[in-house]
Amino acid sequence: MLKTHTCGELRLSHVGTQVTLAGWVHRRRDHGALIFIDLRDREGIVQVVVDAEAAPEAHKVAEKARVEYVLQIRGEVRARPEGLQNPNLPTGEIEVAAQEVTILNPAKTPPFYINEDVPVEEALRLKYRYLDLRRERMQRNIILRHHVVTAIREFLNARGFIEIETPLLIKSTPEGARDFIVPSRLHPGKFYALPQSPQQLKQLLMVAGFEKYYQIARCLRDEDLRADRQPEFTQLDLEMSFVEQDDILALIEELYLYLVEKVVPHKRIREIPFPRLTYQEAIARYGTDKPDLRFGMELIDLTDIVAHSAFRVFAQTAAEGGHVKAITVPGAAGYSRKELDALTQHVIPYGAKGLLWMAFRQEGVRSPAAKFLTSGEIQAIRERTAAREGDLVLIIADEPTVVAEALGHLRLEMGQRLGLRDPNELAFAWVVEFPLLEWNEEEGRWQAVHHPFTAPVPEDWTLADTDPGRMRALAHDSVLNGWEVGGGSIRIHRSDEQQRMFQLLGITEEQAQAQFGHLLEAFQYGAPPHGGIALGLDRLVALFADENSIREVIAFPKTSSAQDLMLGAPSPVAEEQLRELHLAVLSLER
RNA sequence: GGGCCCGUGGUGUAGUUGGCUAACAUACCGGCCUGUCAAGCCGGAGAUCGCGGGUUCAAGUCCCGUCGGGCCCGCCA
Repeated sequence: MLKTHTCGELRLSHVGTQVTLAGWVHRRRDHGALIFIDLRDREGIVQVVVDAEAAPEAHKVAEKARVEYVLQIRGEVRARPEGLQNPNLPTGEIEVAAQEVTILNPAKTPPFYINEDVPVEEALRLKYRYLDLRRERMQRNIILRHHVVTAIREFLNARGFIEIETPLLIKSTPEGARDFIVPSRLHPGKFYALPQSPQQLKQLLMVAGFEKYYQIARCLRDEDLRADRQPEFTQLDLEMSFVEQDDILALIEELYLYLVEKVVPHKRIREIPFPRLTYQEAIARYGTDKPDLRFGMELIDLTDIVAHSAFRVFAQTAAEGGHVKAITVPGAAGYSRKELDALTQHVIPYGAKGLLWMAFRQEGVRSPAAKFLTSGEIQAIRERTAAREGDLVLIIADEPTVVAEALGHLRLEMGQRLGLRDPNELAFAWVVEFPLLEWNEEEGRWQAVHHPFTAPVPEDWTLADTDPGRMRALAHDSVLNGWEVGGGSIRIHRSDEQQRMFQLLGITEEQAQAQFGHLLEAFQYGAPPHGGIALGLDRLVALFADENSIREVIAFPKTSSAQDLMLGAPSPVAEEQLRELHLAVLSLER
């Protein structure tokens, strides 16, 4: 080894020890005959003193050193003189008196600050990701991610789970996200697909009798990106045989408690056991199936109060089967007209036509709708919304889905403004009883809300012919602070039921055989009842790391246009490469 | 596919009712300096204002297009 100790580990107890260190120049302070070098390695920073009198050769080398040079330093640990300790550094009570300084490798001036946590344009960070990753924030995040994965393995291994790898080159399926496909050289005109998740494979591992499986699995989906979505991402994928939904939820709940204790012990969990909401409840109370439960400000239904109001927007919405719902924002009655108008911008993107407000001030109610509402109606609204003096009630009247989405997002915005979304609070929750199917307008058929292998609540099979939209799924989503961090279900394990499901989804028997024949056949050889879940590792780590984007917890992420700015991917390939793959690129339109 | 925001020395920003010889901080280079820790002091170099076109006597600033980044809608079983 080129070093005997790490920079970060040295303490008073090492005083008098001869050490050899190796690392990067974090900062250099040149006082002429005395040079201070803050030497950094993964474990921390230590001050090295190079004295021209005591070590003239070393001093000559240190004069040439610059930020991010890679140095090896031989010297002795000594206590810092009284009054010269640095309380901001864990190693601040000691320093290393250099006897020999070696430049292992010089460095160009970096394109941005590595020794300071200051904002840098993200494109530049991504082009020089290897330098960005050298910065403290990214080191912390990537190491945190490692700790999460380690703890997951510890926890599951101790409970009899077996980690099994599944292939990356699999078969394209029609349902779900757009596949990334890989051409086959050996089979002209045929393609593999990269897995959107190991879903079918892990179910087949249950048929194989492994009973408890997990995998830290890479998943790939060719869809547009978001702050919380990358084309490749990582899931903790998990499946168990002979379990009911409660068993899965209980296990994962325990896993979360273990992770928080091991990895982010400074964070508080808001409620244990985790609250469970049905999908219906979540939509009704929070306007979303991934509610942020760190604060209340729930959606309140006013439809019945204003159904026969003289205020036409209300009456008409109610008559057409729409909803009139509100949130109460404490202490916001003083918002100016301009501020109130600006709030509209937070609901327009979700299809709302407008936002109505009622400010309960000392001098009385202020609202654009006040003159159309009776004092009885205003009183009823105030009671229902529990608005006190100084509170602002924000109302949206529209189709139920628009009201839910718009008001749900407005709730998050107002919660943010009021400082109710504390990153050190973890509000885990379960959302259960999702609808099994939803109607796809464009294709004119039912499609699976979760995926086509999800089992319905058994008694709901009777609705299959009459009212499929009302069938409930044995599905569960794991929600944390307003993010969907996981989802799973009890699966169908009988061939006849799986076939019935494909039928419901408008998949012909031939298609089902061609696409899913392996699964249908496997289910005929004694498939155990089974179920599982997959957790979005990137999202979970981002929440643990207080980051708003999963790019901050992925070593080499892609931009929102799905490019790797460091590697320059995607890129063209040689004509010969295409020929081998039996591919031709259609002329690029522009 | 659509909407919004951003792009100015290496980096982060200011300059956007058109008048600029483009400003500030920091980094960088040189000099001085034996106790600093965001070291300090003195000096210096460094920007065709993302790119292309247009309007104008005059464009960093206005218009059109384009490229790159970000956020969102659609999309994401």
